Amino acid sequence: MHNLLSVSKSLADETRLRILNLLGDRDFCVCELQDILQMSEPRISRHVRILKEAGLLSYRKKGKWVYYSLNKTEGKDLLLSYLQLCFLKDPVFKRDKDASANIVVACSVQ
Amino acid sequence: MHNLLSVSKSLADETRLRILNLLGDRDFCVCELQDILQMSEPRISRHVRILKEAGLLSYRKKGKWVYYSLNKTEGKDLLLSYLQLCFLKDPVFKRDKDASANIVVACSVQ
DNA sequence: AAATTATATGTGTAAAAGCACATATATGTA
DNA sequence: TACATATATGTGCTTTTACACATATAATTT
Repeated sequence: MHNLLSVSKSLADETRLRILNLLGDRDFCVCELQDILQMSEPRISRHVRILKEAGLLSYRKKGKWVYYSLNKTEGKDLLLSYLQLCFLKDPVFKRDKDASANIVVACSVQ
Repeated sequence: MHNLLSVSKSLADETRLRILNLLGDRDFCVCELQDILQMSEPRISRHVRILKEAGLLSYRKKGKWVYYSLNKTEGKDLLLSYLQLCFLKDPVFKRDKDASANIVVACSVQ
């Protein structure tokens, strides 16, 4: 119960859904998400933490950066597929993906 | 976005997950849910309302009673399947189903 | 080593959500 | 019609959540 509940709660926020949408394509570090979503760094950082603690995200450290990615293990395929379909239907998510294609931030030029 | 968000938010509560678990089997009216979950009537009523407004439930009126059921339309199959799997893994949900098999309330004897 | 960049977290505050209790509404029954 | 039952909602209160801003930590660069 606790696990399902923490997953459910982690999805109950617009910012976190937008982060999951972006991570469907590839990994992102916090500063990239910050740039794409135009939000403060602590805000992104906390939301990422909630998704990570719900078991939805993995991460790898590379230098100063921490890259987060979708954690597809543990039979969450059905859930992720559902989200994927929802993401496709909504312009907010589409715009975020467009923005993600154009970002030029410190970490992307390494 | 709003639709996905309201669905996500509607899932972010233990009581509502328990209600969805029960409705996976058959329809229930509010007083039956009240009896199974051992919660106050206004509490059940409000949670059901949230699920209904998120588009997850349908209802039919029969005399004094309002029977709520899972609304499986609109491509929520993937989501419902995911929840189903989670429900199977947790003893809280299993106990609720057991309790639902034994209820004897006014509306069930009609 | 000092400065810079990336990320995480402490803290106070405001908004949202959940609850109990009271009350309203709707339907059926005596 | 009066009463009982089922459901819905108003209201005040408490808990939870999200946020901004400040600060801490960690790695990198000069």
